Amino acid sequence: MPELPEVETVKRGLDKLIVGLKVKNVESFWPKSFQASKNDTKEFLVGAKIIQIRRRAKVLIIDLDTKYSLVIHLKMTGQIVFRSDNAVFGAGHPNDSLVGKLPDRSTRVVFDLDGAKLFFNDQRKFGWIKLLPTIEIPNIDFFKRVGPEPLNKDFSEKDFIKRFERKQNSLIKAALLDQSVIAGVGNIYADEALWGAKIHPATRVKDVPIPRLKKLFNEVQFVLQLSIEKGGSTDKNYVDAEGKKGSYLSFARVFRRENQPCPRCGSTIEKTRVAGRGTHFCPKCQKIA
DNA sequence: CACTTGACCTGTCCGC
DNA sequence: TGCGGACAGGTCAAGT
Repeated sequence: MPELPEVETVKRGLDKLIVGLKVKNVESFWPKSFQASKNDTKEFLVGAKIIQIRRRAKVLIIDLDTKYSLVIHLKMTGQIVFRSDNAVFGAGHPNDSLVGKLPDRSTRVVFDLDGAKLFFNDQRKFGWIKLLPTIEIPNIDFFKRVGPEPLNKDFSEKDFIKRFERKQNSLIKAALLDQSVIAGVGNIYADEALWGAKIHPATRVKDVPIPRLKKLFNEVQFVLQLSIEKGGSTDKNYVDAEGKKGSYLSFARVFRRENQPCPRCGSTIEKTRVAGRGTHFCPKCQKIA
């Protein structure tokens, strides 16, 4: 699910909804979904105040005033949904939330925020929330390896090209998906950006001419930025912090558009498998090299 | 080292 | 209607 734009959208929602609230209690229904010792939970979570929300790569970080943080990875199907205790749901009271009454059968963790609740729903149970000392976060393996944020102002075209230098023999799509090259791109935006740059997903990095790599830099930034503006991509599961869908997929050029005409040349978009992932591309305007 | 496969899980869809 | 298999936005470990 959630790639950079989706996690960023959740982050912005939580900025408005939960900063300043106190955690009154937490309840977990699946061990891997919430990883924290009983003692840490009691000492550093219950009673703590939420002071700040951050995002790095596809990871969400909720900083508490106890020098601890909730570190969250939504993986494929995770949702973080805020709901006031007095919100009315169910028959006769529809709203525009994609999720209905909570908790539901995908709810793995519930945080009681004293008058509201934060639900961690995760159909496939791949996602997780860890309670960690804030200062330890940069030391976890993933953050030690992860590449730069592609939307940071100081991330240049030159930096982008340099990040691919050590991946010359990889397929370009595999390199884009590799979080140690650059952070935040997943299967949707890899396909979309490669279409924009007119690069076949199975091209070896070394066979991509530098001007195309420069184009790819622009396209990565473009699709991520556009998707943030559209509130991310909702295929099935993804919702923002208020339970609402994102609309990027109605703007997608190739992703989930197999057998439809390419918006640029009219050829039929194909779906194949590259780097172990379902891959959409236009066979006419995305030639190898 | 690069690449593939399997694992982690549940749910849905498609063909028989 | 039931059943088996493939597949789904991500990462990590192990094998080739």
